[in-house]
Amino acid sequence: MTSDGPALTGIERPGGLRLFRSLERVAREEIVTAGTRVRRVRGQSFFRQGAVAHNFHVLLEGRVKLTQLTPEGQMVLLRLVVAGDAFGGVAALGNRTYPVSAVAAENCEALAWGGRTVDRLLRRHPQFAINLIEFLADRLHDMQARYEELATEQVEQRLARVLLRLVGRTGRRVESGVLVDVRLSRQDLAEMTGTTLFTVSRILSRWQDAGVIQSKRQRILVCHPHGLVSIAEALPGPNGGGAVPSDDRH
Amino acid sequence: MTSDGPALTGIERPGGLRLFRSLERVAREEIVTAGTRVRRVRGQSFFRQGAVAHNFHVLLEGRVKLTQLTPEGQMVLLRLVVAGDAFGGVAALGNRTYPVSAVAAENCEALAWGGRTVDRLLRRHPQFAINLIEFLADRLHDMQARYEELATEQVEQRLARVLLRLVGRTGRRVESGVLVDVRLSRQDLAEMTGTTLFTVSRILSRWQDAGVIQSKRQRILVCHPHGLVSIAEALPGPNGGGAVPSDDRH
DNA sequence: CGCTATTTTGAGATGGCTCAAGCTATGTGG
DNA sequence: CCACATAGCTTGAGCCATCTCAAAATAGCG
Repeated sequence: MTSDGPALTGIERPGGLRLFRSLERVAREEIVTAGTRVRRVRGQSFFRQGAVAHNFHVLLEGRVKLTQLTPEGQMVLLRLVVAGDAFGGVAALGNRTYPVSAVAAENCEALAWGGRTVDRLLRRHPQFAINLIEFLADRLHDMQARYEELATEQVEQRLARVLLRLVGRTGRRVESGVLVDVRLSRQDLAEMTGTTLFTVSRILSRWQDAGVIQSKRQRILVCHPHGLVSIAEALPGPNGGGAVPSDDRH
Repeated sequence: MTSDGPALTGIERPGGLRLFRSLERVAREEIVTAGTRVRRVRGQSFFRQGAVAHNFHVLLEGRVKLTQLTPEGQMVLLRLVVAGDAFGGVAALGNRTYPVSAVAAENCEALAWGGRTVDRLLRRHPQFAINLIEFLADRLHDMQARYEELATEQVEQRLARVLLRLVGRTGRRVESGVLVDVRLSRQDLAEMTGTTLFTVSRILSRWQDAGVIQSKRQRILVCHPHGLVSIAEALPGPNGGGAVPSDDRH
C-alpha cells in the first residue's frame, strides 16, 4: 500500500508487531531486511502440518488460518492470524516439523526468516528474544484459556466467544453494527468452536431471530455485541470474583 | 536436603532441565545461584491464579499441579509439573498476573527467580533465552494438540491419553505393570480430561474389568499399556497418514 | 443460466451429565 | 485398639445438549 520504504509495509503500523517493540531502529531494520517477502493468494498455503519447518513468519497483509488436522481427518481451526501477528515457525529453530497448517484466507503478504537467521538474530538482539518470549507466553495463556472454555462451557457460550474474538480482531464498524470482515463458513466457525456446522447454523439462526446478529453466507454482522457478551458470560447469573492472595515473593 | 553444593540438587540430573542445555558451566552456575530456593509441603501453593506474578520457577523435587479456575468455579487441571520442568512465571516478565494456580501435589523444592532477575539473565545469556523460547514453543504445541483432542475426541479416548501421558511422566515400573506414581483422585482425572468424576469412575471400572488397569483409591496401576494405546488411537480403524508436501523455503 | 458450495431444517439417536444413594478405605480420637 | 468420621469411590436412573444423517432451499460463480 505504501509507496516509500516498501520493505516496511505494515511494519510501522501502530499496535501491530509487538515483536519489534523496544528495538532500536537499526536493529529493527537489520531484522526486517534479513527477512524475505512472501506472497500467497487466497487458498494457497504458507506451510503444511507435518512438513519440516523452514521459516518463521510475520504477516504484513491479509489473513491466515492456522489449522490442525486430526488423524481421523477432522479439522480444527486454531487461530486466525491478522496483519502484524507472527505465526508458524518457532518450530523452525530446531529442525522440527510444523504442528499446524497455515492457509491464506485472503491474498497475503508476509515476511519470512529461515531458522538459522532467526537463531542469529535472537542471539544478536536480546530484546528481540524477549519480545518473542512474551509473544509465546501470550499465545500459551490464550490457548490455556480456550482449553478451559472448551472443557467447561457449552457450545452456545463458546460460539459467542468466538464471534466476540473475531469482532475484536477483524471487526469493521458499519452503520448497523460491526461486520466480521473475513469470509468464514459455518464449517469454519464449527472448527473454531469445537462443534458441527449444523449446530452453528442453528445457533446463528436463533441469534438472528433474536436480533443479535445478521448473517449472510460466509459473512456475519453483529448488531448487538452486548447480547453476545451476556451469552458468553453465561446466563447462570453473576458469580462474585475471588480474592487475590499472594504467597510468593523473592 | 543436601548439605554441600545444595544449589544444584536435581539440576544435574540427566534428561531434566532442557532450560539449561548448551549453557556453559559458568553461565549455568550464575543462573542457578541467582535463584532462590523455595520449599512447599503437600497442599501449599507456589502462587495463585490472579495474583501479580513475581517469580519464574523450576521444580527440583516433587510434583506440582497447575490448575485454572473458571468464573463459575469449575476447576481445570492443565499440567502436572515434574522435577526438571519450569513453570508459572513467564508472566513475571511483564508486570502480569499468574494465569493459573500452582499447588504442590507432594512436598516440593524449587528454584525461583524474580522478574527483573530473569530479564537480566535472558539479556546476558542468549542461549538461555533461546532455550526458554523452545520450552514455550513446546508447551504451546502441546496445548494445541490437547485442544484438538478435546475438540474432537470422546471422553474415553481422552482419558486413555491422559493416563498414558501420566505413565510417561510419572510412571514407575513394578512387577505387574507400570504404577502412576502420583496421588490423583477421580476428580483430578476428570479435571485433566474435561469430564466429570462419575464418568471417569465408570470408565476406570470398565477398564479394570477388561484387565487393562488396576485401580485403588488415588492410585492407578496400568497393567496393559498397549490396551490404553489402542483405546487412545480410537477403535474406528486404521486411517492412513498423509503425504508431507512442502511449499515454502527461503 | 445451470452448477456447485453453502446453508437451513427436521427427526432420531446417544454420549455424557446430573443427581441421589450407598459403599469403602483411611486415619483419628477416644 | 476399636469405632466412628470423612474423603473418596461406585452405581443406577433419567434427562438433555449435541451429534448424525437426510433432504431441501439458497446463493454465488463461471
